[in-house]
Amino acid sequence: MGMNKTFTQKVQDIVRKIPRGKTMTYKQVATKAGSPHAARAVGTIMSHNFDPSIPCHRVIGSDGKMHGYNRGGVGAKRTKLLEEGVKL
DNA sequence: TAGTTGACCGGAA
DNA sequence: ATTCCGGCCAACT
Repeated sequence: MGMNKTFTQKVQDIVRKIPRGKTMTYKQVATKAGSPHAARAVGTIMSHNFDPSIPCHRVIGSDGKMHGYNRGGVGAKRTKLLEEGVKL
């Protein structure tokens, strides 16, 4: 009865659970999804996400910087995080 | 099926 | 502090 989830599905589930006011790096998400070396792939998946229930704006680079946001650009992403009380 | 691209990352220059 | 490079993986052509 293995609920075989694809890497993409796992990533989406993980990001969906990131609480307001908190962030995760692409690397952390990849590791939690079972592929520690797939940070880049996580970025690819996030870039394709347009589902509002998946807070992809809470996923940032491991250097603490932001790379992109398909819904308003990095400017909007930064604003959203500040609004949630995230320290940048 | 094979080759290219990109919202990554860590180390090196 | 910034730029560059190789490696990794999913999506796309």
